[in-house]
Amino acid sequence: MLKENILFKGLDTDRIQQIIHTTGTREVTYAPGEIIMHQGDVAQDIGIVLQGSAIGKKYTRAGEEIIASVLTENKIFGDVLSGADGFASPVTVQAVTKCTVLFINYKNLLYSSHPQAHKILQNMIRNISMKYFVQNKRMEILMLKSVRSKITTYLEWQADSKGGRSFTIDMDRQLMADFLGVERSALSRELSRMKKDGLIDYHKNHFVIL
Amino acid sequence: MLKENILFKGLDTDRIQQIIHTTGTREVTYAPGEIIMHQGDVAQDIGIVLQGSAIGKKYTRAGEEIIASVLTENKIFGDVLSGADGFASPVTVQAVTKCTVLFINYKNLLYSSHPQAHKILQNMIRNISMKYFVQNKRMEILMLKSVRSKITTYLEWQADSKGGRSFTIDMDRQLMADFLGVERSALSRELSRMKKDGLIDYHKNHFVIL
DNA sequence: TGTAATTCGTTGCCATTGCAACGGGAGGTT
DNA sequence: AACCTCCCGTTGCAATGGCAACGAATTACA
Repeated sequence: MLKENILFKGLDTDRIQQIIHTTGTREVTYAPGEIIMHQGDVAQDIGIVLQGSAIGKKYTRAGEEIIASVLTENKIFGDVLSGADGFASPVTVQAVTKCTVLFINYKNLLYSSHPQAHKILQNMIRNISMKYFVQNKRMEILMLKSVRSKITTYLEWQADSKGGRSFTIDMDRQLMADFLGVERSALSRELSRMKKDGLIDYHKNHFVIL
Repeated sequence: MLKENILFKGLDTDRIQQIIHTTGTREVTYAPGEIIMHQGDVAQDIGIVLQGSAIGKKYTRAGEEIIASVLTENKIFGDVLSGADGFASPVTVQAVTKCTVLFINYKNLLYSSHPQAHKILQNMIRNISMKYFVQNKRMEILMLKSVRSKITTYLEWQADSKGGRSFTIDMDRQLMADFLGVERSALSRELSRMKKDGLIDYHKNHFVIL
């Protein structure tokens, strides 16, 4: 399973085994609802979800909860945090189902003399960089002022990445509204206006750009 | 000078020389206004500004220009882009003054057998991760709905990172407004309201949280 | 020192959008 | 089938904030 993990891509099973055994990993199982990492923690470990699922959430100053990421099997977390070295975690990671996590110590990985560690660092750079760009795209959208421009930019982005003018997104209205930084009702209102204007067609989370 | 570069921190001059000579770097000088990298380019090189200064800018769908970063001496660019491997550059990099740039090929760096390359990758990870978090903080602010909450969150963040309730920021009003994703006039209006309400005091770009 | 240019604060106007409340429809459960 | 729950669309209201225009203040420059 780890062979498919974004962190170990390009390595064969033996090498992965080797690295896991020599860098001092640990495996922890959490009950549903249990906190895996607290907002504010300064972690040095990269976590890999082996079984179950978890979410990364964050609380604003106003106290409202925001779901920052959904961690399913074989997803990793804490990589950017470990990489930044000394930053406080902006999110709380909480088990949704019963959940087993493999922790790899980043420092040990860094100072291991494995020639394979190089490959892992490369994978880590690629992963963090890609996260950076996704965030960057979202920022570009959040900076826009009107709801319509946000929707347009978002939909064209989705069309580009899914390779067609007819596509299904993997968010419901509420998540989409959160992503665009607008009210759900305002989003619905503007979507129906755009449909009336003949710009788009949609049903639920399937969209067509006309 | 490169010893102080974020990419080479922790390495001594000899090692840096060695790496530069064996990984095939190239040095290019640009005239003021000349384009160093185009939006949409797929680059594999990390650029280091040796002399002069440049800016990274980006154009929205609406055609307005956004300054994404200011590149002074010894700053690097293209690191996230190289790291992501295959992504198109979201920004155009343009020389402001006459400008000399050292390009390092990322692939060569990856496949170099230098033990020092490891250290550079670590530095690169730290740099990209930190950029990620700064972006993350900005996103958190951009998602807020009222101008006042944006200002409050921003100022407390600055107070935290500068270690005091009285501090100077390195942006003028226009840049600050862009950063918060609001109109300059709306920002000024809300700032003066907050002063009247006794929450803050300020003059130009110096702020005090009361 | 005089002039130009840049930056910032202020204000009026009003479109946009947040907010709240409601209703309908789809899907799941007993 | 009846009921419940979740998700989405709709709408009225109020006000936030974008936009534009202007003036004051500070700086730059000659």
